[in-house]
Amino acid sequence: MPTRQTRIQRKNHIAILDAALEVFSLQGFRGATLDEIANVAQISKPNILYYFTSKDAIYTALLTDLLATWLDPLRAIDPEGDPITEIMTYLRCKLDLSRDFPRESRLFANEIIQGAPRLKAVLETELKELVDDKVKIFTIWMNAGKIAQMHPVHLLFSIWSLTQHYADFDAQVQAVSGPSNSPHYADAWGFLELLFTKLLRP
Amino acid sequence: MPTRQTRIQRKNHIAILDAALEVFSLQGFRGATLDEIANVAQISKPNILYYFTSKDAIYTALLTDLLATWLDPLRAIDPEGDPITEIMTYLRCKLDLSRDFPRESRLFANEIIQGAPRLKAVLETELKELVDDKVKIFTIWMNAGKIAQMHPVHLLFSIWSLTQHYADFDAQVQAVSGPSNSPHYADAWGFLELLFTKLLRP
DNA sequence: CCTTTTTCTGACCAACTGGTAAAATAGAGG
DNA sequence: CCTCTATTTTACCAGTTGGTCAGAAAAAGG
Repeated sequence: MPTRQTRIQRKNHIAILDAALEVFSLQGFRGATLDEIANVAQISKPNILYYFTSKDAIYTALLTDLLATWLDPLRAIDPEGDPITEIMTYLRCKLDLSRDFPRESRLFANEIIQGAPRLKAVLETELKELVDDKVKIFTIWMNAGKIAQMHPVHLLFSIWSLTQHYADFDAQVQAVSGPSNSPHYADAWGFLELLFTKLLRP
Repeated sequence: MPTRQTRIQRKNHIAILDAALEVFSLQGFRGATLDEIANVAQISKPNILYYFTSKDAIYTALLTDLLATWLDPLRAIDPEGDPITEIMTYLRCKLDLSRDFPRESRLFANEIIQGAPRLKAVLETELKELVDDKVKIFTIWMNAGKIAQMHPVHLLFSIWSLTQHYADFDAQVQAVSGPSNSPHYADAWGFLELLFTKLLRP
């Protein structure tokens, strides 16, 4: 029974989750502290624990929210659509997510690097099923000669790694190619479009 | 004056750095604890601080060692060599590093995700110079029609992200495509070879 | 205005953190 | 065997950590 929340509850929930995202995405679960989250959120530590039962609960809430956003574009790949368009749209969508939600991307990256202790179960069921489903579609497209023949799972890996790289390794990207905000992403899109056009063409 | 180390010093240095790599690569700097490193290394905490002045010193030692190993293959790209062969060799080398030294890859990833607080300076000087140098070579190759025209910096990014992905996101790779050790890498190589062959061909 | 519920705070706690000091032990050289 | 140095341990410390609790302060409801 999720009773309607009050205005204050909504405001503080959002403030806490936003601050927690900031801190967790930079420090990982163990490296983050409630004190720092409290600082960023401008809410006292006991008050944070009034809204969430524990540090763990905040982290889990963030991860759960995140996973949906992350997988939706993959779900959207339509077996009836034009193969190249479908894949390029997914690619574009993932790159936009990296640009617009870099903290979410880093939070996810931190969790996976650390062995995905809290996500392993979901990845092995929900994500795996989804991937299996899309892999089947890719395979059909390949056999029909709509896209080039290749290992379909690694095609997915390549989309994930190439797009998330710009959010997760932003510090390196900026160190190498100068500190600007969006030009990277314009160039990145140009490059990725070329790459996948060549890769997918049968 | 680095005087010759005793047998015991060598042994303990190695044990400590190895344990620290294990822990830091999974938890990041802040998330790691000396107690856990001590546990893994089977050496008491004060004894660890007899060999290294601080937690920070261990971490910095690891990062410094790492950077050299990481950049050597990039340095090895030869402007006189055959363009496609040179790039494919670099790609292969980076993939092998991911397979053989996943902890080092994750340590680096953790540092960068956290904003590269201790590496930023080196990245902006040493790495940037090296990248600028290689970018020039790539550009010459492109203008000579030896490889296809593309954004040379993003070509490098793509090599880095595609290869490191298999080490850094191993938990996800295994969750999706089953827990085996090497088959992933054989498939990965097949896929990447195809991808870059198509991408680089003028 | 008063009551009831929600929100918030200050004081506190036990466990853990990185790090220190001194003394105990082990090794090497003679 | 003795001496000197290198190594290791025990006991400890001050600061931080996630979390609790009783009560204060606001809001909300009437």
